[in-house]
Amino acid sequence: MPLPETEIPGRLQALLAQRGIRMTGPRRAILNVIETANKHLDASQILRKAQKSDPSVDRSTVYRTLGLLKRQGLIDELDLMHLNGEGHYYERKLGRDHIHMACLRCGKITEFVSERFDSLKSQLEQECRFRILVARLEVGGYCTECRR
Amino acid sequence: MPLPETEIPGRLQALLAQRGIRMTGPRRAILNVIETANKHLDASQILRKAQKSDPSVDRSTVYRTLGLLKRQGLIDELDLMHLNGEGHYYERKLGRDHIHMACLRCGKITEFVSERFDSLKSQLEQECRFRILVARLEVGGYCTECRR
DNA sequence: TTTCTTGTTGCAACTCAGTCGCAATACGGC
DNA sequence: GCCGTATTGCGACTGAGTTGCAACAAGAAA
Repeated sequence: MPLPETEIPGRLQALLAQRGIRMTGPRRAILNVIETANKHLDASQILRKAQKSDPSVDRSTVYRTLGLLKRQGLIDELDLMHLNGEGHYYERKLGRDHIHMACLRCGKITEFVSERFDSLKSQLEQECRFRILVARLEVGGYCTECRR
Repeated sequence: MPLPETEIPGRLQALLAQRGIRMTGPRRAILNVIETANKHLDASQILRKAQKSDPSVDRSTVYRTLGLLKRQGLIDELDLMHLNGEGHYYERKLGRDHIHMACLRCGKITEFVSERFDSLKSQLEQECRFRILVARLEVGGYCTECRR
């Protein structure tokens, strides 16, 4: 059950404008990379791709922009079970929260949406009286092909 | 619903011995710190505490031992939503998996065990045919006192 | 269009977690 | 007690992420 979500190009830009946040060249380049990504990217991959449309973009600007987007609740930060080092991966926050399953053998990442996940979150909100802002469920193990 | 699990002191040591893993002074000191911890500790806190019983323990030994315990499935590695920097926290793996809720305002960590979490994991195992080795659910938001 | 304020940027230097190669050491089976 | 081998401390290193600062540019207002 992979996510078939689609995203209007320039949507992130519009959302930021709408919130009165200033738009700049480097920022546009970075947002564009995140919106058009077809897999999970880490900060240095985002930097490299952003530099293709604006070579002057600096590493620190990437981190600052990612921080902004996190604070605005527009992207999620993932570990993906540290399959490749200690860094973080980012993805556009769209629709329902989903689960990330990382295969520890082949490295494949599978996404999954589940009613039961939503129900679990409601339970936390209600029984624990906890106001959820971010929920991250990551699972490590062996995927269908690798479980043998 | 905090975890009322208790741990026999020296249990980690026994488990490692049982698996034919060599026991050493530094290793004993580190295991002891992890077993007697009453909160989530990061690597540098574990180092400092371990050095109280064996001052020669080195940082790299702590990391190597944590790696060993992770590989043996005896501890879990947590981010706790990066409340304090980028480091990781460790805890003895006991009984059922539980959820960590981190309050982004006061920093309190709440643990929670839920039938629904177990049921969600079974779903992943069955419907996705994914063999789960580790499952980590971390939630960030506001706790009862801070949600206002 | 020009001016001005204020948020943003690139740069360079830094911090901090975690890793690694190596020679010295010590565990624990014999 | 001896010996092979796993483990250790050390020091140097890597790579992610942060920060202070002076230069710059977005965009509102004149």
